[in-house]
Amino acid sequence: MDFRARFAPSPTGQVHIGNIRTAIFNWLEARHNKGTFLLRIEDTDLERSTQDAINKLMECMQWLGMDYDEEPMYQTAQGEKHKASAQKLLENKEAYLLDPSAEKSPVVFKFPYKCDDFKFIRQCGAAELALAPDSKVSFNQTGITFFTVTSKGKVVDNTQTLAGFKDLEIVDADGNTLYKLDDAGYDALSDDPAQKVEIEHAAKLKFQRREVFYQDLVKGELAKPIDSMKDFIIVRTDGSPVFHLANVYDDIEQRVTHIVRGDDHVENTYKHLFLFKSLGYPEPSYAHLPMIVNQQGKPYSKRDGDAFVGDFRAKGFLAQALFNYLALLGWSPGDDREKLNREELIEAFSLERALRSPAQMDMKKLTNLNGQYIAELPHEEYMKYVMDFLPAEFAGSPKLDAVAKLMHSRVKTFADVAGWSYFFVGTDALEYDPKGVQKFLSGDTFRKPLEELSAKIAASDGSASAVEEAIHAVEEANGIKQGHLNQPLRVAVTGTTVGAGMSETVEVLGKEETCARIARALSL
RNA sequence: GUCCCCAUCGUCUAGAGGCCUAGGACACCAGGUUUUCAUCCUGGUAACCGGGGUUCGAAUCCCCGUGGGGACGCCA
Repeated sequence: MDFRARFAPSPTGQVHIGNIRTAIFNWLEARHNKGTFLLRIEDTDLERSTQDAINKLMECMQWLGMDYDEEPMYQTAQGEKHKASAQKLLENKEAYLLDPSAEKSPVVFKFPYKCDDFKFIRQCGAAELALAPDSKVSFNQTGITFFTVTSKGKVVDNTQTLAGFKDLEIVDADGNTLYKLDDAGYDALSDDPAQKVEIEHAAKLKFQRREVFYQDLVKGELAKPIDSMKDFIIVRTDGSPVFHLANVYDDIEQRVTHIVRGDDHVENTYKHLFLFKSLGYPEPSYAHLPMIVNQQGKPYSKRDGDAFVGDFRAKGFLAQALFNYLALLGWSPGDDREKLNREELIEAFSLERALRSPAQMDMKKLTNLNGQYIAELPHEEYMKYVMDFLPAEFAGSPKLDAVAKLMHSRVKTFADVAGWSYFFVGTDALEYDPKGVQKFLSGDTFRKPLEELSAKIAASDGSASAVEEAIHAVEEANGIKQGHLNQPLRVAVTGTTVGAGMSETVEVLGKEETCARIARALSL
């Protein structure tokens, strides 16, 4: 079967982790099924959609290697078609005007009262609804309004679609039938919201309950009774199409067969199923992904300042690492593999294995995975990233290549590269970690050994092995425990307490520079 | 308020009634390798939300409770 999936973001802000995870699952599912992956920009919210957001979105897609197969569709370009389809629904009496007397009125989609033969509708048997005592019920084709009492005794009004109340019977407190509705009676009802049938002194609603149901690819069977649903607006007063109409219409036009989207859309699905039917197309398969929550356990929202995809790039994460990590949020291949490349992910992916519960983002695990990916980067490629993150003034340094090699195994994110500057700055510009100085250079304990060491290094060829030998010799001559001269030397030479192998560090730095730094450190 | 969904170590997860003394990964702790740090290796701490059922047997199936989340727009 032809498999077509789509990612349909609204460009109203930066793409965050939750959005892009949805895109990844769509992409993976499409590629796994050798199907088609489409992009649609849902920019109908003119107030908030921006070109900048669209650009950023495209950048993210490209960065993460998610290619799409056809020209992206821009929803605003579809406006006329959306309006035409709404007009057709109006003509077919499948929609009505909210305010027919006004010059301009929103168009409302009317859930069909006669829907028993729909694939996604099933009967739930007789149902009853207790009303507020002696209250009024008003209805016509545009809906039914009635009053109920909450558990706290408060009277509230409810307006629902009439389609939810098949074979409606209104009875009074004594059980007498006040009104009975059948199919013919329904046809006689007005679809002008101002002309409603009103029944007084009602006590109870009796009806046949029906529900919408469908098989969600990740959540299993989902259902909702129609009597809890309301007709909904599909065209605004200003004539612009609303999300529901635009979304469904475009899915039809793009011939989408599988809709994979966020959890927050499950309720919309019950509406969209009817829209597909009314527009004359078979319903697609649906899969609803649970949310991704932040460190506080709250779902990422558009207002969330953190977790923008572009920020991860700027923080030195590799696209393949983020892609891998995100694919594993709410999905697993079923075996113990965690580090999977693109091909392996495509091969192993299936929506059936997607989890139903929300997942929390763990930066530490992402960082670790990123480090693994960096570790196996070939040197040339690794250097490209290094250059992107290295302060510009050090870019031309002859030491750069040696420094980068030396530090490769310890880079977790390329942001770490900024911490290499002690290799490049001049002796006088070196900054010292006060704690390290306090611990290793205060007092005279290491003064003499460091002076001796400096002399030995100056006299040597400056190679790592020579430096190592020198350190050894000085330690022995001064009764210092083996290895204990390393940290004082490190602080003196690098200003920090952590770094790469000491003798290699000196070799890369050069013996003249090393000696100059020791001299300066001892004069502090 | 109404409706809906979810629930295994701190976190991501494995688990389709007996392979579970609940496995893996991150993080954490300890030890080893490394003259330091990192890498790497070894080991360890740590979970089935609670209560009832069903069953010879439940993390797994059912019910109730609790907790968390979502949806109820002329936003998408």
